[in-house]
Amino acid sequence: MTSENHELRNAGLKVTLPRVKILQMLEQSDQRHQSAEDIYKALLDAGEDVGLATVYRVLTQFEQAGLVERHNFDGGHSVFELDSGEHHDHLVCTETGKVIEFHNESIEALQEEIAAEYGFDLVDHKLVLYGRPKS
Amino acid sequence: MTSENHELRNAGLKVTLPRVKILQMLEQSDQRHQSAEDIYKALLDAGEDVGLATVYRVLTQFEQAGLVERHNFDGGHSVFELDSGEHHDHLVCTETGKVIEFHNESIEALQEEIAAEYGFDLVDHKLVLYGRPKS
DNA sequence: ATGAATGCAAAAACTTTGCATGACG
DNA sequence: CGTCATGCAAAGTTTTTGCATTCAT
Repeated sequence: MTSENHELRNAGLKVTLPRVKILQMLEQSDQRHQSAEDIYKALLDAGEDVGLATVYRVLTQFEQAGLVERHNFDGGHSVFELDSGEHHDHLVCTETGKVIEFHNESIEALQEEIAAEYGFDLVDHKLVLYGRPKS
Repeated sequence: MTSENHELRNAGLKVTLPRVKILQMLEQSDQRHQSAEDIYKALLDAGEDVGLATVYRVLTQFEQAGLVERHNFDGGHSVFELDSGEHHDHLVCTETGKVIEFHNESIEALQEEIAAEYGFDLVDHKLVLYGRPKS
């Protein structure tokens, strides 16, 4: 329980009940990728009384603090995942929607090169592969 | 002028004024990536009387017909671009929002390899680089 | 005590839909 | 002419914001 408190303090965030609970939801869920609504519902199910607006505010703060990453996958809403510190990209199964995380140094390096070619410093990138299981 | 008509007919779409005008907007604009709102405003500026809802409906039809691609870049709204047939990825300037298109065979090949590693056939992918102009 | 965080509700931004009218083939 | 497309306005979604209250330090 104190581990969350330290994470929050280190991020410069006051330790409040909503923030602790939301962080726990992100850590405990078997779903690594959750929408604000997902987290909100999970909190309600757990008997916590937190507003949806607060979930959005807290997730945005977490993102700015580098605790979580926000992804804009396909349709409309954002999903959030704990920032493990290790960068990775995503492979999404077109059949099941399952998300696999991977990391490939060659691809990372190539991206830097391409950005440089066009006169840019790479600050971020999003790579999502969509694949069908080989039969 | 008839080229648009043929494109529409080939896509199985009735040739209507809004559809022709929207297609022209996509072809003529120097902005290859435009939001529905962008196109709507451009039409109004051009004195065309088209509803925003129609712009959305037509763009969705164009997408389904393979005439345009829809992208969900960071920042809420969708942008559309004519489908040139040649696959490319995007480099977005974090300062100006400007979008640069690029294609890199090595990255394409690596993606195939990675998908295969995890037992998948690559069906599609989205790669977006975010870069800050080198000073 | 004091300033920040929260909850609620209202608003904002983006997109879709229902329905009566009008246009294409 | 029949049907499909359009415009308008209203409703849906997702996310943000204003404000009075509560909470952390």
